[in-house]
Amino acid sequence: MSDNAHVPEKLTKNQSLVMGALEKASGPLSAYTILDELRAEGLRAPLQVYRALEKLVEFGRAHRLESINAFVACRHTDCDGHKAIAFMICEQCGHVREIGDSALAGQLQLLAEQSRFTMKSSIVELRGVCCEC
Amino acid sequence: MSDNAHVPEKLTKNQSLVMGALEKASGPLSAYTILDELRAEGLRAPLQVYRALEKLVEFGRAHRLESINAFVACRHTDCDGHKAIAFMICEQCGHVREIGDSALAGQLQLLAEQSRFTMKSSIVELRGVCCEC
DNA sequence: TTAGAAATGTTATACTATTACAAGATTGTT
DNA sequence: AACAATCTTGTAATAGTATAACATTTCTAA
Repeated sequence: MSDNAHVPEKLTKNQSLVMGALEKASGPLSAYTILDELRAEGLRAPLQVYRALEKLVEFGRAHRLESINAFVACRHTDCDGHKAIAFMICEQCGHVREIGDSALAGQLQLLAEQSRFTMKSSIVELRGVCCEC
Repeated sequence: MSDNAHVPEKLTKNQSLVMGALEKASGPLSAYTILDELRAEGLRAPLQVYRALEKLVEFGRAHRLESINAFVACRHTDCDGHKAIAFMICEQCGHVREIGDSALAGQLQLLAEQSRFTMKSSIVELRGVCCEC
């Protein structure tokens, strides 16, 4: 929703490690799972992971799933900032699908305006069962 | 979104205590804040609060705000189950506004159907600044 | 080169949530 | 009334998630 901060072309060492772990994963990962996977690469403390995650989310390279305290790599193909992102989280298999939708963004913006609320970002997470399950 | 479970007319002792704390509060409360407030009434352990909260959420009497790990009493006047609930969370003052909207529910249902996703419940939280701030 | 900013390393701690087990209360039957 | 099934409670221990504080290093732009 917001693209204020400048996004560096190159990630730092820890950011790269964490981004790699997220991209390699088939589903969402918790910060501590990431840490465990990266101990072999030298990471030792939660904060190293949390700091990297914070930046990655800021850059739009990763997302945080609030309802499950986990993180995923951004799978967005056409992330133009005019779309709200909705996550569909399968409660059976844990699979997460990320959808960017501009109609949804408009809907949320409308709701916010009706309440004179200045929306900075939106969180949309649908819980249910995916088509595979 | 789901109204399967039957809602008892009377709350149990701990449920009443927790519901009272939520209703008295002007904003969202964390489980541990609720616990601290209710120590005077005899509550001693987090689980007593979490169990009550679980039921209250199930009954639709309270909501959980996923993005801030906190709970609020339901302020819904016309909760008919055909509406999605959106929360607007002010990052300045902490105020939370709850809005039920059927157009939003339709939008989310549409998105889910397009992905052949069976939606059980939805989480919509807008972060920003309220009209007071 | 040097000052400021950003990133890192480390320890400790705070905050959030659940597991496991025992006991008491409620409800609906025989 | 007695019984079983179910729900609620109490308690202790532990698991899981996240940040504060401080020291140090690396990067970057003037």
